[in-house]
Amino acid sequence: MEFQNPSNTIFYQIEKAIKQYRTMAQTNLNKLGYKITINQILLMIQIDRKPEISLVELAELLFKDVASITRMTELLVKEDFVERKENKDDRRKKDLKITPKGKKLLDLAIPVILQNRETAQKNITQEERDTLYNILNKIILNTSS
Amino acid sequence: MEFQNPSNTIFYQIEKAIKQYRTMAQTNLNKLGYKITINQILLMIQIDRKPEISLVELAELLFKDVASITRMTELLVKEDFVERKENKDDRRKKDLKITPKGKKLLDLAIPVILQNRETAQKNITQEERDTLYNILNKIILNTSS
DNA sequence: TTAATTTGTATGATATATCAAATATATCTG
DNA sequence: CAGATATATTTGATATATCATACAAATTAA
Repeated sequence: MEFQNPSNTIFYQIEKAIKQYRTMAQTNLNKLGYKITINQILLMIQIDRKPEISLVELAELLFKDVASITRMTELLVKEDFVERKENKDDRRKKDLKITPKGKKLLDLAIPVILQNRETAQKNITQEERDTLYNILNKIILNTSS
Repeated sequence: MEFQNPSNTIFYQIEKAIKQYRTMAQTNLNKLGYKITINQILLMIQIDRKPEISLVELAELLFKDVASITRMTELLVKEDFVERKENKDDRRKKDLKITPKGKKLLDLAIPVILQNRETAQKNITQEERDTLYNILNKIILNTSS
């Protein structure tokens, strides 16, 4: 079992691809002139779809720690993109809601995100996407505790 | 152009795979009983191979910001895994060197990293690895500025 | 050789990642 | 119902990510 230079492993390639994709996506999002991150938009999209979603569920969906989600929503609240109030059925929970200002931002940002995905997937066939999905799924299975 | 729930995109799958891989890798590394991260080990591996490497080159190799590399090496120096001294040819540069303590750690950590890669790639053929590599490469090309 | 530019590193500010612990409320069990 | 356990969120500590800026040394250009 030889030590492979990281740059020759598939993990390096995965990291490189996702890193570049994130950079490209953020660069394009920045052109809207808002001070907002891709992850914040993805968070807002989930909130918009399901305002009673819990921070725990958000964390799972976005592959983040609950603590991160807490702080991210705090910032979104501070920026008036999201408002937060107690859930009346479960007083531990906080209902999140996209504000009109947040909605306006989302309407601008979602097309940018869609375009980013298009750009990144140029010249990649559906068959290749399926293959990629399946191989990655093997890694996911192999590494699930 | 429909908005795809993130969980149906290849990007989501890529994020999930790399995230789980990182978690698994870090969990196994932790069993050594050191307070060290996978990224710190990868950094040390590069330093060990090429002690005159610059922080800029390290940042490129590891897909990180130079500021991150600076702070990571600071910690490694503080923990006595790495030592740092001025380069005599270029006084802007700092030569980095793995200490005996760092070398001992590396000898333990490298096999763990190799095993992690094996584990994650179980049941993935060389052909699949090549396919994965090529598809990811398309993404890399599509997203390069 | 001086002046301008580039390069290598460091630092500051802010956000996010990760783990642990705290707190409040809900739910379960006897 | 009371106590134990589980769940939802928050907070603290520390590391890393990102961007901007600063500074020294090296290199280039006039």
